[in-house]
Amino acid sequence: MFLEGINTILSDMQEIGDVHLATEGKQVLRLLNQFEIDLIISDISMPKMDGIELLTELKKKHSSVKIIMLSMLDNHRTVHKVIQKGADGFIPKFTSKEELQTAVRTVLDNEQYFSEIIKQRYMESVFERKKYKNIELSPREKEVLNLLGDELTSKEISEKLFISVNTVETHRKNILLKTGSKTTTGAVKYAIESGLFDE
Amino acid sequence: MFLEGINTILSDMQEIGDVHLATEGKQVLRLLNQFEIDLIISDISMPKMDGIELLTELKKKHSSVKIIMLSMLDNHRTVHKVIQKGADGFIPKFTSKEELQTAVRTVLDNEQYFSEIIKQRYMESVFERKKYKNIELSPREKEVLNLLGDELTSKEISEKLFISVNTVETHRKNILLKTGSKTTTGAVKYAIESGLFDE
DNA sequence: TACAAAATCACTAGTTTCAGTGATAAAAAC
DNA sequence: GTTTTTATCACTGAAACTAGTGATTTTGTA
Repeated sequence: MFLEGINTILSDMQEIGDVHLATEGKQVLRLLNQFEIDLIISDISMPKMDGIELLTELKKKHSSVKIIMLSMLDNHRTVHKVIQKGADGFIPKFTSKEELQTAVRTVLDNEQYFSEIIKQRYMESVFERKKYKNIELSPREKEVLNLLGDELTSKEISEKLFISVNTVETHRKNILLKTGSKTTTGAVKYAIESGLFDE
Repeated sequence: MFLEGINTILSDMQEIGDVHLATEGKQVLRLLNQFEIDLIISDISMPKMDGIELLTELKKKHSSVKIIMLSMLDNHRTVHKVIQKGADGFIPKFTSKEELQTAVRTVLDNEQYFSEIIKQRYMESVFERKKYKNIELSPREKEVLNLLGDELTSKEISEKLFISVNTVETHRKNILLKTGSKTTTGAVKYAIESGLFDE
């Protein structure tokens, strides 16, 4: 399995001592109480407590422990969150053995390590939003998101824009998809934090 | 009625020409197309389209028209919104004849007029939140609001904090009440904009 | 120790959102 | 002038949220 692969890669490195494996966020927290942990390498998507939650928890209660996040490059929102929450490293899930080792060494050396592709993705999100429209919101979607921020319901928005409620809901779904949010609240928060609203 | 009172007060002023009365936001928009309007004095709470919506609409499509908002001093959120949306003036609903006249003259003179009590309320909201706990969120409420911003549902929050879902929902209700929001999205937006989250 | 604020829990009912699927027409880009 | 994006609409069912009411227990503080 995937975990085993990482285990093997880490075992190759002399500077690495014990390695513990976990399949859920909660399990990681338990391990933290049992052992002296220096570094955590975590996937974003996990059952029970996902990587973002784990990261949040960690930076609050075990702020000295380093954490490197792994993820598919699904969307801006995720990248944004991980960086904002203060991860020490962030690399794509299917990277080379070498990059993983470099990341581990760098982070253990008290520096941050972000994969080139991650940095690029983040920059797109912050500065070059317009170029990458596939991930970006259309004008109509922004309009809808703004109104959602003003506390209007789908019905109210549909009346205001003279379109069907179904259309508004479709826009909402696309907004959630593009921003990588589960809730409207999250999408609006993302929009504010990433400056989507000030255009 | 209340409208008549204002009408009388305005009629006392030589610099005021015609006065039109409206009972809904939509009606105000219609009047704007029929007459040359310099100034609007609007209540926050109105049927069909409330004062905030009217304000938003106005600043978008009739940006030269001045607007003075009237409201009960219900909560921070409202004050915050009105200021952010760019009202030209803001006074409490039951103020003196003199203050209303001063406000009108000031705004017609291209300046802003905010009642002392309004300014004070706003300052509380921005700088002195802790002192006025009656309007402020309790630590637990802030915690819940933060988790809501992280896209957790009531159920998830209840599991995370080891409390009942009912309790979480009560916190949510109180948060909406205190922030003057109708939706969680609005409350989170308010929290971000007013700096509630950075503490 | 009282008084007040904060935190807790419960139940109902109506509304809204979210997720999943599928589809068409207009506009923009290539 | 064809492909892609954007905007539009529809339907279903489950999950989640909002509103209204009422109440008890902790905790903090005057």
